[in-house]
Parts: sequence; structure tokens; C-alpha cells
Amino acid sequence: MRWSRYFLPTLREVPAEAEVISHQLMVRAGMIRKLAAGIYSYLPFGLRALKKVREIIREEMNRKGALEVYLPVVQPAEIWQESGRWQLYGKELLRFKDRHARDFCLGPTHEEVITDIVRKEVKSYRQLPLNLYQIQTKFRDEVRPRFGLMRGREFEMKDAYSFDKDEEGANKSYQDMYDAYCRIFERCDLNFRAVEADTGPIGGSYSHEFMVLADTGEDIVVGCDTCSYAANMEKAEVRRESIETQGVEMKELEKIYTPQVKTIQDLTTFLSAKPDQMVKTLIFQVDGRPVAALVRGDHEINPVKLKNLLGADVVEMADEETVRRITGAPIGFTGPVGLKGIEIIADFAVQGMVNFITGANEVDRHLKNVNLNRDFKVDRFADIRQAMEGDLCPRCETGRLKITRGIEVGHVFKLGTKYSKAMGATFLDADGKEKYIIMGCYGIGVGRTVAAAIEQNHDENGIIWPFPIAPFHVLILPVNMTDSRMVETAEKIYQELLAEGVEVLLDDRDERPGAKFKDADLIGIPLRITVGNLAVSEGKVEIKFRKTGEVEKVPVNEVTQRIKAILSAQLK
RNA sequence: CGGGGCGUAGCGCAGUUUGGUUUAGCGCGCGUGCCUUGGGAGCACGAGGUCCCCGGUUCAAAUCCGGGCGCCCCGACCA
Repeated sequence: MRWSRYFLPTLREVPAEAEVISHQLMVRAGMIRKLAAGIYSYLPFGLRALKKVREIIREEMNRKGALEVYLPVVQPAEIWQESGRWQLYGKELLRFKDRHARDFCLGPTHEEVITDIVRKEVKSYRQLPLNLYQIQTKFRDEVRPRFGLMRGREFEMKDAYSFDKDEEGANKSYQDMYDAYCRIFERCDLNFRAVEADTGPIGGSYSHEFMVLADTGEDIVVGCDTCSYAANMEKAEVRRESIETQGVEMKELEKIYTPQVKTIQDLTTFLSAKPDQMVKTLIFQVDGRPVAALVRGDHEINPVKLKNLLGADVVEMADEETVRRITGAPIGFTGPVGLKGIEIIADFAVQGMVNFITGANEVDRHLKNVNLNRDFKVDRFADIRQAMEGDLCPRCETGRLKITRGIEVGHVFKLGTKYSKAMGATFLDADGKEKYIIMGCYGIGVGRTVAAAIEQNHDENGIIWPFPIAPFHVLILPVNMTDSRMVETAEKIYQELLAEGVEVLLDDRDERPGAKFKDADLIGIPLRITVGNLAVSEGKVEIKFRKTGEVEKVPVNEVTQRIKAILSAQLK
């Protein structure tokens, strides 16, 4: 491709609206342009990167025997009503009516469509297992789209759905996809971790998220510094620390006056005590009934854990009025002592505490030297808090947990029979009995993967494409377009590389060298061939690696061979 | 959905507080010519605007008032 005939509009300045580096660079490097909030066009250069990722995904999906399909973006309300999600999905589901006033939506995901196809076509266990996937546009009307392609409303997603006759088969399907995902992200040269994720109330199922590690990520990743344990914040387990409390004397319970002291922070200052000597009592509404949850003052409650523990559908913080009704005091003075008619659940860490501080269920009062069993009873101890940096690893003996940020690029999920039951997708098994198909679903954000790759591979000058997803592998840069010898040399190399099938971009623009070099760094093509004075004087050109800055001086007639050698090594 | 910010040429911005001295500006980019060619050169000339939209106040509105729309950030939310 000749740059002069290409559509690659680069920007010198950072667009005001772009906050994160990947977004800035994708706009500056002429990859994308915004049409509306969370809705982007891909320009040719950006599309080439997207296609590279698509192709890697296809190869790995096909390798596992998944079959590509292409499902509609516009979907009728009926199948969503059947699955129950027409009601449940909320405003993220963009709905509209056609000319006959029939209800439709733009597909945010495709479980309904695929289940509809499979229930109609699959009748026998002989047709299973089956794995169907597509790479296609999704639309989710996000409340707040942000960070360019990171959280768009319209975005490209690879979604796969597996169908199996039994648990064993479903587990294998899941593992196949897990393995495929690892290969895909490895091939994209991403530093990622597969983390355990919460599955919600479906039960018995499990799920992993594939997180690309990046400071700008929206998700929190909890990982062990020693073993391979990793989970997202919702799911991350905490190991019980055994604390010796035997022999510590219980002091006498004491009520203290604490005017306007409502938070742990306030208490810390007011009593000059440490947060880990306090117990936070939080009132939750769990499917409509109140529950008190106790965690140590320096810990945060994890509502998802509470929800799973109680097998509840909805867990939310109680409002001011409810708290008053139950505790007799405003928010900020809640404590477990004297609470009646309410289940009390405490985090394991509370179990090892003696003589701690809690709210007194009375305005401007707290209690000191509170003790378990003597002053109140806990109905259940459980792991209900969020993991913290430095916590013991729940899996290995010596590890400590570390907290990092990540970008979720993929998610594998065992669905079980949720959709097959809702929509009646059954098959006749070998034993002659009708059974529900066991499903799994597996998604990858294609555009988000590209953005994540940039987030992880750039420097102050621009993008540094990993070879496997680079829009072009080689950029030829003739320094002076008015020097016919340089132009001819560049042209010769360009033709040779083209003939060899190398993906090459020739910067034949009549720009000054400085501008060309800046653009070259910005768009980040992994190899740059500089055709300059050396080509005229010694018949040599420079091959520069964008990533390392390393430069090789190579005779013009050896360039093509050298490039081929580098590419075959890099692309394996 | 709560809080904050922004909207002036393709991009980045000044001007708005205190209405008129601005014929609406600056830098970059864009076009033409000269000159220059190893890290975003220089000179000259030039094109390019519904100052987000609608309404109001006023002799006079980019500027003040009311309403609307759009975009960005924080939070909540996110099968």
C-alpha cells in the first residue's frame, strides 16, 4: 500500500475527548473516528488490526471444532420474552418497533437466537456436541460509554455457544474454549490472566474472565504472588487467618459518647484507635428481609458473597429509614449488640476479635470492649468481605494476594440449562429420554482486544504493534522524495516485498523527514526500512525494530530475504 | 440516573467574568508558489465559521436570561 493513496489521517495533537492512551492513539493513528457516544467507525488502518484479531480468533475456534455462523442484529421481542430477559435486561437493551408496531431489539448478545435455532434443529444426542460461534456487532445501550473502544455501545464481539448432552461433555466444551482463549490472547501478545469470576445465582456453574493487565483497566484483579490463583474482586476468596484469642481478658462493656462520629474514619480519629479494633455493622435488604453483616473496620463487605451465601436474588444496602426502624438509631451508629429479629452474619475475621468497638444503636454513642457471645450472638460466620492486598492466598500455603487492574477481553461461562429450560431446547438421549441441552457461552471483545493490546504496547511516541496483530509488518520510509535514487530504491524494495506477499506500507508522501519519522513511530508498524543517504552512498538501508529501537544496516539486495527471516521468526 | 466540566474553522485553544474597538482571533493542519530534505523547517499569498440549537432581553449578544441538544469526566449501574 502506498501511503499517498491510502486513507490514514494522523493527528498531531491529542483529541480533547480522549482520556486513556489507547483511545488517544487509535484516534491519532487514524484507526477510528467517533460518530456518537460509544459508537465508532473503523478507518482502513484500524480495520486491518481488527481483522488480524478476528482471524486469530477464527483459527483457534475452528481448531476446536467450533463452527462459524452469522446471526441477526435485529431480534424479535418474542424470544426475549420467552427467556424472560425482555423484562430483566433493562435499559441496556435497545428496543424499538417496526412499521407494524411489533417489538424488536438490537442484540446485546445472542443466547436467545442461537437457542431458538438449536431447539428447532437438534433432536438427538447424535447431533451433540455442537459449538456455534460468530463474529458480529453487538449493541448495548450502556449508561455511560467511555474510554473509546474500551466500553462502547456498539462493538464487535466473538460469541460462541456450546451444546452438550451431559455434564462431562459440557465441561470438555468449557475447557476447550478456555484453552482456545489462552492461545488467542497469547498469540495477540497480551499479558493476561484467566481469573475466576462470580456466576450469580445460576448455581453449580462456573466462569472465568480473561483479563489483560493494565492500570487503566476498569476491573480489579486479585491474584496470588506465589501460585496461579486469580479471581475478580467479586469472587476473590479470603483465607481465614487464625488468630490466638485464648487468654486475652474480656474487658467490661462500656458505652461512650461519640458526637457526630459516624464513620470508621471519624472513630479512628476520635478514639485514636485502629480500624482493625472496630467492627462495622451494615444492614442489608436481602430479598426484602433485613440482614446485619459484620466486618472488621478495615475491611470492606462484598455484597456478592453475601448474596451467594444467602442464595438471594437481590441484596442491597438498607435505606436510612429501615436502619432507623431496625436499630433505633440513624446510619453511623449501628452495632450488633441488642439487635433483635434480624439475622447476624459476620465475616470470619470478626471471629478472632476481642474487646472491639461497635456502634451502640443510639445516636452519638458507641460501645467499647464488645465481645462475641458475651454481648451478642452471631448466627453465621462466613467469608463475606472483599479481598485486600496482602491477604493470605486461599489456595496455596505461602502466597499473599496482590491487587491489580485489568481489562476484561474475554469471558467463558457455563450456562447449564438456563436457556434450554426457558426456551425448551431438548434432545432425545441414547436411553430414549428427553433431556435439556447443557449450554455454555463464550465471548471475546474484538475491538476491546485491539485497544487492550495498544494499552499494553506503546511508548511516548506511539503504538508498538505486536507482529501478529500489526496492520502492516513493514513500513518503507524514503527520507527524501525529491531524491530519485532514494525513491527508486524504496520502490524496488516495495515491489520485492509485495511480490513476496509481505504486508508493506510505502510512505511515498512528499513530507519532510521529521514528519514521516514522527508518523512512523505513531502508527507503530513493527519494522521500518529507512531509505536515506546510506542507500545512495553505500547501497544500504536501515531496518529498525519499533519495539527495541534496534537498527540493522542491510545491503539493498539482501533486504527482502532479511525481512522474510525476521517475519518468519516473529510470526512463528 | 446523581455530581462536575465543556460546546468558537478539520484539530488544539483564546475571547464570554464587565454586551460595543474583532470586519470573530491564534497555533497546527489544508491549497498555491518559492525554498528546504535524517526526527513534526522557513517565507509569501490564500481557502475555511449558523461562535451547538431555539427563544428572550437590548439600539447592539459568541458574551446576559430561559429552554433544549450533544460530548467528556467522577460515582452508581453493568447477562
